[in-house]
Amino acid sequence: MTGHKRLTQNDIAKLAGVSQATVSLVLNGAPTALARIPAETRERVQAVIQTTGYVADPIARRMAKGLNRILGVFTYEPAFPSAQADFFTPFLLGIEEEAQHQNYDLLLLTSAGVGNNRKIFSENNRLRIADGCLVLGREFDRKELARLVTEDYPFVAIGRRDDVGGPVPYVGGDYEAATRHLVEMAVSLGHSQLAYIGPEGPAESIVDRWRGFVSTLGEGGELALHVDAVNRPAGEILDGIVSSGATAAFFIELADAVRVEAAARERGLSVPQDFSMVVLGSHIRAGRSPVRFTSYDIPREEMGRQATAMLVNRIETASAGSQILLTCEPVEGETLGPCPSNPAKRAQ
Amino acid sequence: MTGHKRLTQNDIAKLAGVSQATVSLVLNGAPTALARIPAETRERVQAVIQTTGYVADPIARRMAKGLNRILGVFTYEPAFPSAQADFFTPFLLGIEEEAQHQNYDLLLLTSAGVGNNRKIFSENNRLRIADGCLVLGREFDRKELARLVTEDYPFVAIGRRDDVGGPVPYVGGDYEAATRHLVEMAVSLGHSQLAYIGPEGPAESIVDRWRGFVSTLGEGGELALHVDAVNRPAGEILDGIVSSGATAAFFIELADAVRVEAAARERGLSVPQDFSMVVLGSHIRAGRSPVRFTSYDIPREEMGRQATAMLVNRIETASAGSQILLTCEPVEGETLGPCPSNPAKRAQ
DNA sequence: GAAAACTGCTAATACGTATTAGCTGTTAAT
DNA sequence: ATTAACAGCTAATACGTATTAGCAGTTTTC
Repeated sequence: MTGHKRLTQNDIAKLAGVSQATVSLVLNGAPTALARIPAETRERVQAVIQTTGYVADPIARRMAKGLNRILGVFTYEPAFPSAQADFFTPFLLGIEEEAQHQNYDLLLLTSAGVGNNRKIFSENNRLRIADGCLVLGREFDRKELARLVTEDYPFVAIGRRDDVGGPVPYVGGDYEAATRHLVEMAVSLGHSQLAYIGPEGPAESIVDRWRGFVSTLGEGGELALHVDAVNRPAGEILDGIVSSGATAAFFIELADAVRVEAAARERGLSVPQDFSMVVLGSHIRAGRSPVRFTSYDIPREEMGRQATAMLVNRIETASAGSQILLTCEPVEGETLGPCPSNPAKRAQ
Repeated sequence: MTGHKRLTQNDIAKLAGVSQATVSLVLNGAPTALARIPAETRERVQAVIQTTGYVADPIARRMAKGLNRILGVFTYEPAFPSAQADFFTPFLLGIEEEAQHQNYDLLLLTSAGVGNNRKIFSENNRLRIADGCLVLGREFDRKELARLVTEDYPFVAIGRRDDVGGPVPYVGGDYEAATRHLVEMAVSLGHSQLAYIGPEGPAESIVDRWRGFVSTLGEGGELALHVDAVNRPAGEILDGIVSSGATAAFFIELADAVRVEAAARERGLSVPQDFSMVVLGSHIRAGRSPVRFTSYDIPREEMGRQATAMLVNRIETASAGSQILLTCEPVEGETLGPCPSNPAKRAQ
């Protein structure tokens, strides 16, 4: 079965009574070369191509020319499983859109890695199939990133990345500025005791939020509580907030915020009357919680689009790529209000 | 920039003091050939490969061997844009999972086509980059399908497809049986006047539902109403149902069902007390409506997995592929109840 | 009327790997 | 002592395209 007797340029050439080279030239010769092939011959070749339905083998094309019009997409976690789907889908949406626009195909590097541990440079690294690669994931392997940089492989990261022996080309969201903005808003609403609920891990996205958070402390606000373990019981976190005297709590994870809000409601506390809550980032799927949290919007689709465009530019002009941070617009929501006049009463 | 001085087997060969052929054999020679290379030499070559970080160029590999370990994924609509995302994501989830398991990468054929009109066989058809292809979409181009079949290109469709000059290998959901099951349930609950709200288009998925629906008519149930235009005003559809005397309405589109249920509620009618509603297929995103409709589950992930497995099998064994329909389990829901004893009263 | 320019093509080669046939030197069989 | 078998490699080629150098014949130039 599957007996592809694939047509080649040689077949076309014989049918048209020319050489393989002529067929190739007719298909995609430089204008100067084309000018030397009379219209009659060109039409004859084209006619054969039409009737046979010949299409050039992209693999052979890549062999000869070096380029492919394929963009690799490497995700450090599986892209689609539902837990991740909401995270990756908006990126992929933007990537696909821009790829289609630029007439590139996408190669999802899914096979790489042993077990669940995905690696870019695995034993059989398939990166080179693509002309370049987009890298995304919650947390990167810095050694791999460093290798991409030193090898000068054309790639673009989605999300800001620290230098690794050289600048990493990326398109990220400006979490630091957006976080700072929300803190300033809280302070201007009278809050001076702030809580930060989230980890301090090494990931850039976490670092940026923390930086944005602490950068304005001292100018009216101060840190009353820092819970760095996520997924603690909601009641415990709530207790911490209340007893610390914090009047505004900043959450890294929407999930934590949802749970704490529910716990507060259960205790008869209401947000933002009794205390304010802010989520540092987009609600990935807002529909799940009825509460519209004050937060900021991460322009994931746009990140995907711009990263793709940057990558294509890197490939086509052999340039080095740059570093772009996109603004994350604040989302007003309904969980940030003025500082309660008598916060102590909350404890009753 | 991007000065890849890509390592080749020739470089490795020189460094190890052997020939290019030996390097290739060390990497993936048949056992019989490998047996003739002493461990010492193999280790020497492996060592060079290790230290240099050489990886074979998959393109050249494909050139020489004909296979790639890449599966193409062709979608007739963009896969990710949010309207489609909920439709395609479960399929892709299954596909990605199985692809990773079988150690294949996925090539998303996004570039093909002119404007929004995607085509498999466009002027520069990139299908051949992959070893085979999965084809998905709400509606297929039968001519393209026929061409895939006659060219004996290894592909598998997701969703049942009619023969097109030959059997089409597919993994689909058994909508016909699942629909029949729901109709039988309604009949056994005393319903005899049934409404069908949905188109009759040429798409197989629509045909199958309609077949399942009509196949049991006459044996206790009969068609009281058939609204074939979708997206009509909900009130109008509701009027039709009520005035036709139908006591159970079957919907192709969840969206229509949601709207009609809302309209009914507004008029003081309740489901399933006043009339029953059934949706023929999975709620793609159940969360949006509070009502849990009686329907059946389309095992999209499993379809993706099995289609991928079938495709890999087709590729690796050069077999022809088969046709598989997966069972769609009924979802009980809360919108199918006994036939109201005095349906006329509903009109009041 | 010889050189130059141009026209219409083709031969040859590169791309990087897989694979087969086969070469050279050694050991085993008869 | 000759042949046969085998060990340890390598040369050569195929895969399908893109591209450059250049050939043979015709036309232009001065």
